[in-house]
Amino acid sequence: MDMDGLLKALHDQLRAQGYRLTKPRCAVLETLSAVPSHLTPEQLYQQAQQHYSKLGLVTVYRTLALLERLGLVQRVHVKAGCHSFTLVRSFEGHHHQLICRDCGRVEEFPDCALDNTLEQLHKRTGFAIETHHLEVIGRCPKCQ
Amino acid sequence: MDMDGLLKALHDQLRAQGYRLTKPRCAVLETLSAVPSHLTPEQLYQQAQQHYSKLGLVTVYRTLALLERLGLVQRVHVKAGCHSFTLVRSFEGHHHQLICRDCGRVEEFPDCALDNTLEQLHKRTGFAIETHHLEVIGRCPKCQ
DNA sequence: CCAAAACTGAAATTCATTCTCAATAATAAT
DNA sequence: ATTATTATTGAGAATGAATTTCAGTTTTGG
Repeated sequence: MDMDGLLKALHDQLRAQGYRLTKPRCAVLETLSAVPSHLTPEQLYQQAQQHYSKLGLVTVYRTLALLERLGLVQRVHVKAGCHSFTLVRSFEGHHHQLICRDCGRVEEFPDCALDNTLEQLHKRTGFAIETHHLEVIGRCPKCQ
Repeated sequence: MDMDGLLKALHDQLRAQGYRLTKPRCAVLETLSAVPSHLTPEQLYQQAQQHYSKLGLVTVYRTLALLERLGLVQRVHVKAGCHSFTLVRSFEGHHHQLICRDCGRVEEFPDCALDNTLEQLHKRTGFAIETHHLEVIGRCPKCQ
C-alpha cells in the first residue's frame, strides 16, 4: 500500500469510528507513516511539528493512546522502562512466559517451535537474529 | 533465614560471580522466590521489607538490575509504560515485529508457526490463551 | 454560517527511575 | 577474632516520562 493510500485508510478508520480528523492527528499519522521504524512519543513530537508547528506533546500522547485503542498503532517494547520482574527458575536455555492477565501468575515454558520460523525469517529478510521475546497472555485455570 | 534449594542456588550464583551476599539482596531474592508471579519494583520493595525492614527502594532497583544482568531475573512487559510506537501496516490478523537493535528499523512479519505451540500450551496448562507478543531482535542487513 | 461537542495546548502534577555522596557492612587478610 | 579494604547501602535530590486540569479553539453536522 502506497503512502497516500495508507494515510487515507487511516483517516477513514478514524472517521468511521466517529473521531475527528484534526491537524494534530494528521501530523502524527503523516509522520508515523513516513517512518519505517518506531518512534518514541518525544521523537514523534519533534518530527510531527514539521507538519504542524503548533502541535503539543500532550496531544501526541493522547493521539497515540487513541490510535493504539483503535489498533492502528502498536507499542514496541524496547530495552528500558518496563516494570515487572520474575525470577528465572530454570537456569538454562531460553524461556518464555505465560502470563495470566487477571491474577498475574507467570508460568514459564520451554523453547517453542520458533527455531524453524526464525531460520526462515533470517533467509527471507537477511536480519541476523540475535534474540527474541515471547509473551503469551491469557487467563489461568483459576481465573476463568 | 531459611534456605531452600532455589535460594541456595541463587546465593551461589551471586557468590560465584564475586558479588556480596547482603541482607538487602537476600530479602529481595527471598521475596521473589516466594511469589509465583511478577512484581513491580515498588511491590517488591513493600514485600521485601518484611524480611529486612531497613531496605531502601533504590537498592531494590539496583538489585534487580544486577540480577537481570546475571540472568537470574527476567523483565515482564505488562501493558503500560513502554515507549516506542509503530504504525500497524496490515489491518488484519496478527503481526509480529523484527527489530534491528542498531538502527531501530522495524519489519513486520505475518503469523508464525506458533498456533500449534499455543494449542499444546493450552492443553498442558489449562490457560485460556488470548493473545501473545513476539519480538525478534537482530541486526538488519545494513547494520551488520 | 452557527452551535454543540470534541479536541487542543500549556502549566502543573504525579510517579517511576536514576544520581550523588557520606555512612555502613561484608569479606579477606592478618 | 580484629582490622582494613572495598563493595554496597539508604536518603534525599534530581530527572524525565506520562497524566491531569482547564480555559480556549477547532471540527463537524445541521
